[in-house]
Amino acid sequence: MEDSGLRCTPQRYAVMAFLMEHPGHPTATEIFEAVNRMDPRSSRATTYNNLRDLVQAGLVREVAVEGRAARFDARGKQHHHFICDRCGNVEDMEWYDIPKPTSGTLGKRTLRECELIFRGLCTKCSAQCRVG
Amino acid sequence: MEDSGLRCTPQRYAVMAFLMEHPGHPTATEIFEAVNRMDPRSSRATTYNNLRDLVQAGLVREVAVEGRAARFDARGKQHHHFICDRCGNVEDMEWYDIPKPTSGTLGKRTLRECELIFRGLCTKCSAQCRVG
DNA sequence: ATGTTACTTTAGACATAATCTAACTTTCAG
DNA sequence: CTGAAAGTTAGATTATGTCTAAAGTAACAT
Repeated sequence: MEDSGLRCTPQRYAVMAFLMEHPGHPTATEIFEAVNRMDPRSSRATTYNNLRDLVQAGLVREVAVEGRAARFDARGKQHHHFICDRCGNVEDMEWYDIPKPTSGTLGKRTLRECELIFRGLCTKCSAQCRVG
Repeated sequence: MEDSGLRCTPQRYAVMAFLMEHPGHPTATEIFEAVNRMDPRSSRATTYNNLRDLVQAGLVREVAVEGRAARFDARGKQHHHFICDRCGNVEDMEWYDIPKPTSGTLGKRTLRECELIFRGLCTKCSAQCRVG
């Protein structure tokens, strides 16, 4: 499972397990608190360290959201992201292929991945705006 | 120019002017420091306030970058973004149309915009990696 | 021009997010 | 087992961004 050069410690396992069980893109703080509601305990620094390591190992993806704390998800199926302008929630969107840039546009850059981000109002906020 | 309900104050003008003259996606701190190297002076709070207002008015775009401070650009031509994994720099990429999601995928969400983000190594970091 | 008023600016305190430090503990290959 | 590299910890520190309350000013009507 974690044959990416990372040792399998209880704390690291807990972070990974939590992300796999909760597809809702939690923040680092939410992960830290959730993991610490049960054994094994984990300090804040460790939670951040492990998130960084898991992201580097390619097992977890970090999603930066404007004006808010970063969010994380376990890299399961490939997917795009929908970010709500109002509540900041991040939702998975079904994957579909995107045309890559031409090599002329790319120049001497090395392309690793292409990510599509949709913005607008999520289902809940959409409904509230119509009523409010 | 700023007929978006925003008053044209010297401080606000300075922020907008700086962004138009510097297409390199500066951070809020960089903007704050640059603006304050010359008149008119502007406090940190004002710089943040104005960035927020300009983003809300649609004149400036904010780009969240994983693990780093947010970056800003004046909304000129439509463009995509390339974010360097190593140095975090944000570069503009030539615009091209992206297929929108199907209404089934979208559900009851309200779509405002679609943003494409490329990740990898910028020209400079690409060269360094080959050498180092 | 002048007055009015809502919008802006300001300094500095406050809040939040994330990293660093240095001592201690654990994992795991051999 | 055992040792060394990797991981963990609490708490301080840095970085980033927001809030407050008082003072200032742009824009508009007169």
